Amino acid sequence: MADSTGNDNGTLRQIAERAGVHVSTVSRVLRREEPAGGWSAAALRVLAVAQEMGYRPNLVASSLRTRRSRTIGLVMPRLTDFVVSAICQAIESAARYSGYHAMLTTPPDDMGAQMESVDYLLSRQVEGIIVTSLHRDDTVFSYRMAHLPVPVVATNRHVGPEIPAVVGDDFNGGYLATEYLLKLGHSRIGIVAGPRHASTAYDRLLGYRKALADQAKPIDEALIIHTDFEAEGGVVGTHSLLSLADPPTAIFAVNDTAAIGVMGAARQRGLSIPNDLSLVGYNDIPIVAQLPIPLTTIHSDLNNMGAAAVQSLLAAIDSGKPQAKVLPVSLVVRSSATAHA
Amino acid sequence: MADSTGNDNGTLRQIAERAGVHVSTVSRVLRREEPAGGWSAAALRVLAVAQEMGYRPNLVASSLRTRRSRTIGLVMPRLTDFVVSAICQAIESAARYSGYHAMLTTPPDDMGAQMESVDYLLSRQVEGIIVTSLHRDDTVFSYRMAHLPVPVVATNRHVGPEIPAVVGDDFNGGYLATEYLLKLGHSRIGIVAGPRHASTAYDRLLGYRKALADQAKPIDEALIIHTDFEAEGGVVGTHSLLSLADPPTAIFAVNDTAAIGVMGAARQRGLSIPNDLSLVGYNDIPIVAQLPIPLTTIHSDLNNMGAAAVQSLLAAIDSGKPQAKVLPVSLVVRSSATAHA
DNA sequence: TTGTATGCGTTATCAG
DNA sequence: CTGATAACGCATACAA
Repeated sequence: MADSTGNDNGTLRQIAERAGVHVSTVSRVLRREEPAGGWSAAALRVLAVAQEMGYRPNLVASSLRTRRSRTIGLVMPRLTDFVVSAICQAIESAARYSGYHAMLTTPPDDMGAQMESVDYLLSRQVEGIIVTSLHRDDTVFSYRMAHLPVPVVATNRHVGPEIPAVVGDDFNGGYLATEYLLKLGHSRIGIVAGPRHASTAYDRLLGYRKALADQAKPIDEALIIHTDFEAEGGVVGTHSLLSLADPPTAIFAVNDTAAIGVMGAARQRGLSIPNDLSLVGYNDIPIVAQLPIPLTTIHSDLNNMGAAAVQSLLAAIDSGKPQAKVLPVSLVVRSSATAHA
Repeated sequence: MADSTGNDNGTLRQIAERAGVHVSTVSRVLRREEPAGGWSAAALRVLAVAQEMGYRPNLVASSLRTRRSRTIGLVMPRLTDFVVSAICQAIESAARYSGYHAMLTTPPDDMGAQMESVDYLLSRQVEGIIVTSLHRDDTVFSYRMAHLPVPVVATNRHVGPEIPAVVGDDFNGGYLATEYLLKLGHSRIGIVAGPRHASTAYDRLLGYRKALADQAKPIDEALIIHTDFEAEGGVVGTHSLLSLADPPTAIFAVNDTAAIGVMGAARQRGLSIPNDLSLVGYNDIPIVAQLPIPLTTIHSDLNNMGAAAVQSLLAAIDSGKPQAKVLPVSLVVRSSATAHA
């Protein structure tokens, strides 16, 4: 092996030598479509030699020279969460469609680690960055993110207005879920509210509060349990809620995975869903439609979110300031929630 | 913005000018630990200027010069599958730990698209490649993959011996699952067998066959249904199985997501798990422990798999040929399978 | 320790 | 259309 970077399928120089032309000629020939008058004799030799050698352009060298990497950087902690990986895949696909490539990092979900990833991506000369896991409460990081030398788009979660965001309408989603449970006659509705630092969770909680307020229902802070986004968090949160003196008759879990945890906890307590406890989740990840008790949940279009984030970022790379966007969500009624007696 | 690649936090040259030294001095100072005798006056100026400018090294330029990218390429279709994203995250973390970075591509799960990703990664000068979605039946692609200019490690799925693989013991896993159902008294055991092209699915099926053969049970090919890995596949497969004249009393789904689909189909038919139908899954993804009916399944250590794949690849980058490895799996008994009357 | 010179592979500019 | 030349930012062998 010539070196560790595997560039032993030839260089422009080697092609030039074998084809008896100058390097610059090789470069031009390989980057052009066939001219109107057809390839010249020299060009044909170049093409043949390149083909025979299995030439692969060295994008590292080319980026250095052109000062364009055609690459966007992704900072996506919690990749094992379906929501995140679905957005990631959508971004990759949309970027590829536009002639870009995505460079992923999946650091731990704390801002220090995320900042390291950002620095790494910038060192790699990405032309823009998409972040999915901003923390609402970290103003220092937000400030730094808002003053990067390349455009930045937040997706999934957002922070302040300094960082343009492409997100789902979490407030409305939280409102819809809660309103639905209220309409079913529930008045004590617990919420497995996720972490405070995630705007997704936070905004859904705001929607919950608004829906209750709109119906002039009192808000019992004891019914609001902050957890993480994992199934285990749903389990723990549910046990807290159901241990209250006056437990809820319905639970809104701000994400589907936690909702599955709610199901687990209900089972452990011998409670049946939806008869003993109504449940609404959030995201409509594929499996929840197939659960033994199909989950009523809020649907968000993650593909669309990823694509819109890319579109906004690429536009900003060309022009300047990225466009923010809020995508609609909808309630999907299945069978995990039912009318309260 | 100076250019689209955001390198406007200075270059070695700019630092050199402001610090009144030569570029090479800057380069050396910034790459060295503080020497025994402490920094020289010039070095201190360099450090101060670099700090003040917020200098970020241009890794593209440095890779070109050193001919080392310290990057491994990942080809991982189906990133929204928990199994894949968990391996991805484990790889990223293990690579980082060893001073490497992972460059991810997540093309469609066909070999043409995967080959394009490989070419791209090679153009990006990766020092090695990890692939998670090889197809058993594509010998052309396997041949090309085995003759790349950089080391290749397969993980999750494997093909022939030409491509070293770090995989779970799928054969044994399939055997354990089937053996368990046999011990529970089931003799007609259906299998939602996944796609033929995936070695994971295929080997688990082989384990199933062996377990039946070891108990001198006949193998009814009608009980073997090939599907995809999605929940929906489990639904469809289960309906086929349960429509047989002599339907199975137990089902082994070769992955947990499909197993959830089995649950969905059972519900649609008014069948209760495990009373009317026993079920065993595969992978032990986190949510299945929290389902209303906790899933009995085969546990595989995905973190370990990713780490071992990286270890094998990095060793090969230094030495030559990657090491193959088969990781143990274990049966996790929960409540989705019970004794047959 | 520091400066000088050179080149990694590619592309852009300019002249012929 | 083609060739010569320089430069992208960085790292290293060598000389001082």
